[in-house]
Amino acid sequence: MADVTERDWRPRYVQLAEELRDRIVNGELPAGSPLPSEPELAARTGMSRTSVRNALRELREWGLVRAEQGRGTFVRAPKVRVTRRNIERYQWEKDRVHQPEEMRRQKGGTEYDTGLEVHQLQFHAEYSTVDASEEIAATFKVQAGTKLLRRMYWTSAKTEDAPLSMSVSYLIYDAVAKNPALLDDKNEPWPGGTHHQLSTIGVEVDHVSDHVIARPPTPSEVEILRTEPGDWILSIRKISTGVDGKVVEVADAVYPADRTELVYGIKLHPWEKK
Amino acid sequence: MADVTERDWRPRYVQLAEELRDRIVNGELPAGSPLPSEPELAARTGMSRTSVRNALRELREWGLVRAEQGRGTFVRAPKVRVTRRNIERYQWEKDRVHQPEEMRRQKGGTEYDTGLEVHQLQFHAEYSTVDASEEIAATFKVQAGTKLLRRMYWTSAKTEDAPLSMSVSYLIYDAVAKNPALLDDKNEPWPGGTHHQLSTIGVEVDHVSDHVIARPPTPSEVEILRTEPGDWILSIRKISTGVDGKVVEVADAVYPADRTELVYGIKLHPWEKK
DNA sequence: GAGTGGTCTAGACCACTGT
DNA sequence: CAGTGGTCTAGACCACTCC
Repeated sequence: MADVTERDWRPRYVQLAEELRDRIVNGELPAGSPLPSEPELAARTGMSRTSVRNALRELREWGLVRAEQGRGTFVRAPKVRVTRRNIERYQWEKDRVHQPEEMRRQKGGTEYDTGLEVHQLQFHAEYSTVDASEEIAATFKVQAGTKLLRRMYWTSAKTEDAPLSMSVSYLIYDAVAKNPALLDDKNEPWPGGTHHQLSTIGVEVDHVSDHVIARPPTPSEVEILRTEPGDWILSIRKISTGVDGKVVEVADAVYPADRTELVYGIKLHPWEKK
Repeated sequence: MADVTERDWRPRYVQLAEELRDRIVNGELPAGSPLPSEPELAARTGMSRTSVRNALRELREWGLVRAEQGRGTFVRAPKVRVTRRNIERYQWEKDRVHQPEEMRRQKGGTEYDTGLEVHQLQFHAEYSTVDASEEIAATFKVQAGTKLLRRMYWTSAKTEDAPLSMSVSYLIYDAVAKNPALLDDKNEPWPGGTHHQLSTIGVEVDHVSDHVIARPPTPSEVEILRTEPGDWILSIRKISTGVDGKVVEVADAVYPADRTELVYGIKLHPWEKK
């Protein structure tokens, strides 16, 4: 219904975008259904195709629709967020080290997150050595240029095209080299994960800190995570410190921001009795 | 230098955007400096103004520039992220309850975050009552429609135009009503904060959980936080549980994603001696 | 008033998808 | 092949800022 009593001062393309948004959230245009084509919207509204495209761009930035070249523009399914409880997860990873190897083989970190079984997952690991950048060196409290083992991981479900996670881990090369098996990515996935790997060189992790930021994806992240234009990613830098107080691992993990929820549960100390 | 050996298949507007991006990250166009105007870029590159605008839109989505109506397009300053350490912060807030009132007055949560003094901050609080939605009721484990006290807060620095935070807190109305002073927003800012308010009705918070997601801002958040188009926000839902196991507060806080870093420090249990 | 970015038109050709 | 979205042009008028 047009409102005659008061002028609508907003640009026409914004008005069209909001009209379409309302039809989507009302369920008139359900997830997966195509929007009217651009020429059709232009004809129906009397606007130029350029203005119609401006409206559709708004809807894309709001994450409501996805345009597919040659096919049409479709309503996106509301994303189901994967919940990551890192506090419990890190403790589980640490405790796993003293399980028998049989059990360590059966379940890794990604299986823990997704509930999927080992055989449903595609696991990739790639090791290389790099010289520490200023920033990473400062985190490790070592000299810039120190030799690091750089380990890249990504995991995807075999049935899905969208990868689930992607992470990079850095270790001090000279420390890890005490156990040469740790230098070869052919030994991945290592039963028991990083905590077990570190235990073979006498390291026990004492505490971990997660540094969470959100930012636009880099071009390579766009490629790997298949994010839509305008989507952001959550990036978590995990810094692990050993019982001797030295930083033993720095790892960066990225997740699609619209499909991820992080939960941190915090126990507070009781009040002193007065 | 043009590369003649291999064709550049990418759209021209993307090429222009990347050329300008390189000049920004190289420091040739420092923060705050204006880009060439749209007509000038069009003339210089031989492209239409529409294509030039497409390139500038890319740069805006990457968070590199900000367009100002009637003035020009400017390189954005790299955002300094405010670090929020919620674990330490929540403990500090709880411990503060037993400080003398004198000290409680001097420093509130925002001062804790920013290091600014009370007199440099503009504080707003607005209370209302609402009926619990399905979702919030489920979190409180009460019936949908239960009467809640809804408290909105926002804080800004007096010298800055950009607000620092915005949050909404829900409490069970009937529980809070035991102390009528808690129902009046004129008593804000309350010395000692929410933990002290809850202590007046006999509630001690036992644990808290943070649920972190990133998403595009709602229109009202755009208005209040003055985010740029394409920016996202971090939204934290904090659920506080009392020592009796009941959920006592549900609060949502939103922060500009490009100016915020969250840090969670996690102590792991030591390995059992074998 | 001159210059800026914001909106808008009426076309055009292209790459890609389906039949 | 027809239909879709992606790129692109060459204009126009507007609201806004600064001098």
